[in-house]
Amino acid sequence: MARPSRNVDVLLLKAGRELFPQTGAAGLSVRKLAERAGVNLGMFHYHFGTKDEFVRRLLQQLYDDMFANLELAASGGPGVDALRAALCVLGRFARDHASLLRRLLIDALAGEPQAAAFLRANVHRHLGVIRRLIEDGQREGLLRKTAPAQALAFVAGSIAAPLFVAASLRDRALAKPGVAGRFAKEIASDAAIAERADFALAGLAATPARAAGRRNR
Amino acid sequence: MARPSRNVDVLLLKAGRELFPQTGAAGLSVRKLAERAGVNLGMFHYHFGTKDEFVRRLLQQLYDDMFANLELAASGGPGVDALRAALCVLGRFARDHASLLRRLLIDALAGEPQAAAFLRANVHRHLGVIRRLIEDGQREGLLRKTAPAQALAFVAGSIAAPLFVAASLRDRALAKPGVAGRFAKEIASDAAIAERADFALAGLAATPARAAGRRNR
DNA sequence: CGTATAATTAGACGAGCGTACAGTCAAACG
DNA sequence: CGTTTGACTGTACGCTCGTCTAATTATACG
Repeated sequence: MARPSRNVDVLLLKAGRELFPQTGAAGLSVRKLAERAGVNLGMFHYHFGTKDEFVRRLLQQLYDDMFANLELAASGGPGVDALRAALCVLGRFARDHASLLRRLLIDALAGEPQAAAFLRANVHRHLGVIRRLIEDGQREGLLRKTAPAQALAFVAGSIAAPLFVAASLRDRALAKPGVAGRFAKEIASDAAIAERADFALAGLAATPARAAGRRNR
Repeated sequence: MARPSRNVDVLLLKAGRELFPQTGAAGLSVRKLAERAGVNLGMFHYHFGTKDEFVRRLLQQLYDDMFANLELAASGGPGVDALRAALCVLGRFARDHASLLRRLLIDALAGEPQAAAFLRANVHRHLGVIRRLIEDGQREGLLRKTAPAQALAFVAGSIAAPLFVAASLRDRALAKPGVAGRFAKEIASDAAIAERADFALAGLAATPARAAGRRNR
């Protein structure tokens, strides 16, 4: 056809992932995005049309990556093993994109339309997988019968919330650097995430303190 | 002296109190503030100099009102009565300025420097009063001996959090108007606030389920 | 009355923003 | 080869933003 593409759209989205956590959607500047990506301003309009469309694709890309992994984990293994794996996927995802996700939540709280619309459109899809796994576990008698929404809130909060706190500490130096770094490392490692998934499963287990957990440690 | 003042600064601050909850500090526009106040744009610079100074005075005014009432309540009556009164003052304040306070918290979460600086500078002063009352109650044996920070988090959360939720519902029509309106009314009345103050005191009472509460119902 | 003075007005400045568009370049194809 | 085509560039438009200044108004005082 014509000139070879440098995949400028990919570069811009990468810059977006880097800048969005600092500013939120409203604070993003297409000029700064282009500058960060080392790309001409005009390319922005060429590839994305409008800033809204860029933000939409930025968020969607983030989410689709996660969702593919989540479904993969959710379909593997029987019983609560799939749930454990799915929780680990969620945990690692929350860790790897904690700054971006935290800003997304803040945007939504603040009433930013893009963020609110995105969460409305996608969160159900994603929580639905976890909910289904929990209900499977309850049906098999491995998990206590609690209200699904309650169980959902519990596992989501127990897995993800610590990572947002860790990201807060790391990003904004609310604590002394050393302390924040150590804390973040302690609660953000793959092992720590897996451990929290076990905690959560134990908390939901049919027979308290025994049951579902401790299978693959 | 000269021309009579229309107290334009007061009008602008009033407009600020109305617009700040919708936009946060970053989203405030001095032009829209002036328009809302029915005032010439130039008056903004004449009375406040910069937007930052305006926001500073807006937040400080809000806080000073509350603090005066809080100290008054805290100094009246012995024992836990003063604590109960102070909690009611906090509750009514959180209700009457819930939208503004919620946005202030969101701004702080988002890293907005003005909001963060304001909270850093003032929250200790204000929580200090409650903390002192709690420690008094513990010293007199009327309140259980918990870590002060823990007790503080408990009472602050139990009094204020429901009001932020109510404000959210009211402001953004997250639920059907009827439902949200009824809910907000149920948890935002003076009586409901006083009841939650009693709940909180009972939760901290030295002898569970009896003690500190139920005095003035 | 006339003047000093504080309050108020209208307008302009430069900067940043999102967006748009005419032109340039290099590879692909007949 | 020449032309087509898609990727890329430079620049400009119109808007809103925070800030600032010179001129105007209306009051109070000597």
